[in-house]
Amino acid sequence: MRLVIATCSAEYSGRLNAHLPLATRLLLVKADGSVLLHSDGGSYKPLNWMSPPCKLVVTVPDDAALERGVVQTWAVQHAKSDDRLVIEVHEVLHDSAHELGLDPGLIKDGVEAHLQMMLAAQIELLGTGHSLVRREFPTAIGPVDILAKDPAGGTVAVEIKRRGDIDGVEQLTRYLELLNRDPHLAPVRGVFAAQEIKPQARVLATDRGIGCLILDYDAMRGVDDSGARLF
Amino acid sequence: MRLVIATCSAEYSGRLNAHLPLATRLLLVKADGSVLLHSDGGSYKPLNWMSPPCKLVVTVPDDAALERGVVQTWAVQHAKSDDRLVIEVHEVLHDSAHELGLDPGLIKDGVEAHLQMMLAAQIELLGTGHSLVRREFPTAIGPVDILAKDPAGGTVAVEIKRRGDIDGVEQLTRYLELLNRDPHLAPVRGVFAAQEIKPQARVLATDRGIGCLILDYDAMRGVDDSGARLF
DNA sequence: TGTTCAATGTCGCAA
DNA sequence: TTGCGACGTTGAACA
Repeated sequence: MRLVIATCSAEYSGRLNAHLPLATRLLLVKADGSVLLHSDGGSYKPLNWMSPPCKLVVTVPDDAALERGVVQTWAVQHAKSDDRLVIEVHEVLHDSAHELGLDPGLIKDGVEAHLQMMLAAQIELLGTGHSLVRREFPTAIGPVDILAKDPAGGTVAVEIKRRGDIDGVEQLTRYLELLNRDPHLAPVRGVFAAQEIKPQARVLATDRGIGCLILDYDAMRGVDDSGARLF
Repeated sequence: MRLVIATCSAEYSGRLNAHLPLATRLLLVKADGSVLLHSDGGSYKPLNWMSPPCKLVVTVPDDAALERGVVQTWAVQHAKSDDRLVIEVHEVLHDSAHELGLDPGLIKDGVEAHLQMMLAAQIELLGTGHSLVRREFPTAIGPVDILAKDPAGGTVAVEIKRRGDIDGVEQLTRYLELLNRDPHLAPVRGVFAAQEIKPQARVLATDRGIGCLILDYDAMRGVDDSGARLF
């Protein structure tokens, strides 16, 4: 990993064209040749970048660039597309290289897949007497998170989100429309389950006769141990 | 901006819980207090991070941590939520600080707007004899990208996306429902135009009687020169 | 390898 | 502030 602090300008062309005026920034060159251009604020997203696989070529600037005060031209070309990032370096304030080695990577806990597993294992959270049909029940427009039967023998389709907003209700609505065309399943009732449900999403769901279920992650993890901590 | 190369481990808790085993990484501390934890590969996304507004507090490790070889504990606490990132630093290999100043920011040249302009200028891509009514045709739920007339005098509503997925079809469906209530316009036919249309989106569109049109950006740009470079 | 869906999404705009 | 859609989305799982 190479760290360069420099005043520079940049041009990106590829899926869009973008220009970055002259300013002092961090140029981060990773071992795979990818380049990140960070300012001293904003979020984790760089101002501009090139993803691997790509190749960095540093050249001496041409006369016109020299005239503008450029001391180095960095051209970063993507290997598989014609995405291209050209950085004109005006002044280098810092330049250091470091050996980092491979990273073991991030271990996550508490994502949607985990909620789905736990709700399948604790299916009676839908109501006493409910039973699991299957997780990831396939349909023509994609799998339904959970399909279950209620005590009366009716079918229940469950859409699970970490954070429940309108998109999730729309998604479940499409599933319900499709599932209800199947005479073996119909009538199918919908339940929208999430750790948190936005008021608008709840209104829309209720308006469409879809039930809402808040999932308490900690409580569910307390009951169920199949999703034992990963670390 | 502060750049630290160090062997470290990290724990994030907030919207999810995540753990990062011991390895050598870049710790990037921005002027606003935000922290990025980068490995020497992957893409522009850090392994772990804390977005502003947040506060970094460096403390001397407790006895148990000292036992593990920790020399510094970095606690990064988000100001408005209980998101928290704790980094245990085992060895510091590099540490430097740099004054960058404010960044003028990125200047973009859009794509969807460009597609819209070009399709308006080449409206017969909808079929011979079509004519443009207007771009950004206003409705109660937002502007329709393009409204046109077909040779038979029928109305055509066009929704343009760079990448056509189900959301775009849903959006166009809402417009069509509304437009078809207007006796001056009805019946209104829908066309979903995109550089690329996902199979599921095409199925949904076809099922609803909405036409699909693939836009060839390069071919359109070759014909039309109204979208000259903005800088 | 391509496709589909989640994401600690982030970002920008408008009501 | 909140809602909504776009993103050079990125990333992971699965066919």
